[in-house]
Amino acid sequence: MGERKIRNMEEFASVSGISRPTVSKYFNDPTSVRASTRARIEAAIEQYDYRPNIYAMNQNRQLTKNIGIVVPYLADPFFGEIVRVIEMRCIEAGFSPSLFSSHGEPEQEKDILDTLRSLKPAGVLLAPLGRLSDKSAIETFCRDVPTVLFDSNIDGMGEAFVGSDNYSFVSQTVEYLSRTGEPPCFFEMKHPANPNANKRRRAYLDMMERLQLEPHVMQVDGSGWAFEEIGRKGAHDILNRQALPTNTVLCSNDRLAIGFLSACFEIGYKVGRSTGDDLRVASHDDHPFSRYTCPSLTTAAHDYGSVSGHAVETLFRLIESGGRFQRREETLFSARLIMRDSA
Amino acid sequence: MGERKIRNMEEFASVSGISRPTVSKYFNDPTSVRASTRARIEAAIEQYDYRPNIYAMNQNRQLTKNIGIVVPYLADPFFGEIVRVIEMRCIEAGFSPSLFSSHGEPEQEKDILDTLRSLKPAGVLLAPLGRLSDKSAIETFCRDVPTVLFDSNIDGMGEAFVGSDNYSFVSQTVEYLSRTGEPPCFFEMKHPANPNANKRRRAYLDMMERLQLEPHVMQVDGSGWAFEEIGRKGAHDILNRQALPTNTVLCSNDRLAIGFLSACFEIGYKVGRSTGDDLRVASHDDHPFSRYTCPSLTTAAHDYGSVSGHAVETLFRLIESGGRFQRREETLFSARLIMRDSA
DNA sequence: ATTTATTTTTTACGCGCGTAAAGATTTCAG
DNA sequence: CTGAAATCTTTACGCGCGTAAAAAATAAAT
Repeated sequence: MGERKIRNMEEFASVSGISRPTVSKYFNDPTSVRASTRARIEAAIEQYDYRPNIYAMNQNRQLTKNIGIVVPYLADPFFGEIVRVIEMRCIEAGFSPSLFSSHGEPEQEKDILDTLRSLKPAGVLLAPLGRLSDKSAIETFCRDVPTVLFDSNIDGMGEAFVGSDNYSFVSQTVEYLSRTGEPPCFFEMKHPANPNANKRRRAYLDMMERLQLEPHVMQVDGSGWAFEEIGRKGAHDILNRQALPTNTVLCSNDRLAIGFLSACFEIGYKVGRSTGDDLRVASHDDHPFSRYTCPSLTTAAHDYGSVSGHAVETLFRLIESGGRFQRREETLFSARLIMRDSA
Repeated sequence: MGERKIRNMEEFASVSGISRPTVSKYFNDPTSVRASTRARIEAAIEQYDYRPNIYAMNQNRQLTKNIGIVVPYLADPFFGEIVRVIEMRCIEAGFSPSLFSSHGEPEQEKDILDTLRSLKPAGVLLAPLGRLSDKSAIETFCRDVPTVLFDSNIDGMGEAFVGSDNYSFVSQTVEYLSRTGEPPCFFEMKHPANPNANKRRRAYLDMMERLQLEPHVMQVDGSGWAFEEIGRKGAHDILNRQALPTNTVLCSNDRLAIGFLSACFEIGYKVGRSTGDDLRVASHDDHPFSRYTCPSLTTAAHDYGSVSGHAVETLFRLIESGGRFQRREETLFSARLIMRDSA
């Protein structure tokens, strides 16, 4: 530890008794050198605490070891959890993840893509804003940088999409709700930013038709990413007008449901599936907070682990394939019904 | 737009009719060149869509334009919101923020500091894990990189700390609760990871002594960052044992309170400040979800905007001062009582 | 118009590392 | 032990830009 600080790879190579090109090769891919050489280098790294200058490394390399991760809204703990898994796997595979959040702003998303382009990443995992995304900006970006979309699909963009099967969410909740009580009406935002919302509405309509039940879609106003407040206000409005066509409400997503339940509590509606309860409420996503609503929220859960795991794995395959797939891949994971107390 | 792609600054300089050193100067600081020159360069940037290679730029620059942001736990929407404000201001000031989350893991935090060091950032905003942080790793890091701590203070580390005044939180809630009903007992984790928790307990004890009231501290088991579940389990335990010394509970933070309220609902305790309610519950932080608990949570709010704004401003000053302050700065912002329905 | 201060151009070198090519060395199968 | 294959060393160049220094051009002040 008492050794003086190594200034560059040249110096490091000389003190470790190995030629610089071999050291360089090692840092590009530790498995590309003989095991004995690798051991010597790693011993020297330990001893001298040397780390190559990442800027000089990336300057000439055609492909960096960076991976970009873009999420639409970090204040949603759902994405916090996804990011955790993704980052972990990137690091395990020897990549450096760079995390960005659009914070719900299309302008931000565009700027992030610009920034990412100049980072020359080996690949990017992009969860787009959805309806508000600048489609052409994303399209251009995907042509330059190997990209896997996740969470929200945008038709044809990127080399692959990995997400959850919205039909699987809705079919399970609708089936369960209509089997155990009154068939559900569907509660959602009028102009959802997220394309999954549209898929869920269609799945609801389809399921209701299959079951030969009459569908009711309740659409509430509101824009932005403050879903809870939109759900709460919308619920107040509907409940005060007594405009609910059934005693069972299926919310498009958990954050709306959280607001809905909060309104029910404020008004004094009892939510649950016991006798004496006024209303059943269920939803989709298994948001981290959904366990702690009052009552706890019956919902359909993303397969978090599989989605993030497969997204990363797909990106690695894409990188190894040189950034292009023969044809765009789409992988959807099924939901799992989470029975709690609200329905 | 039909122009062919510019490959480097040399080419860009020649097509824009300006010498390369001047162009380089411009990219270092646009205000350092004459206004007319700046206009010509910016017109050319627009026309040719040129962006300098960030790796080559940062290689030789003594100081990059990067700013590191480290948060302890991204799945907490509190930090999502803070990050949004911080990133915005960094970008406005011409810096590139790099976001990292320790995800509650001390090992991760250490790795992030290593990564950050090699990013050679102009400065770092660090919200440490707290008790579990590797203090010596952070200390070493702060010697190498100009760092401002925020959210959680660690004595003497970094050049400055910006956060909330825990005493201000607790004094307001305790004062309010004891003025309007039974004095509160204090509900917290036995081994809190976050140093703010300790400060809040001490503030509670101090306030109770001042008011000549008997303090009661209820400590529940549990480790990790799943505060809601720890709060819920702890509440179940305490409520089932009827071990609550008063009808008023002050939780150390909102996430514990969210779990506490969920347990109350499950057991059938009515929480609120109306006649007929069994229990009053209040807390601290004004977590984004605290508005949507049942009942909505009376709490004390961080001055989010001031904390994040002042943290960024302090870092900018630190950078301009060459990375060192005469003496360590500590800035604490007062809390604001948020009256809702739970107490 | 002349002087002075400011800005830009010209020229040139260096940063830390990637990488190519040719020769030397080591490893391992037979 | 021999020879081929794999790996390493030596040498050398280039990447895109920062930046220093001196000369030239421009702007501001007298």
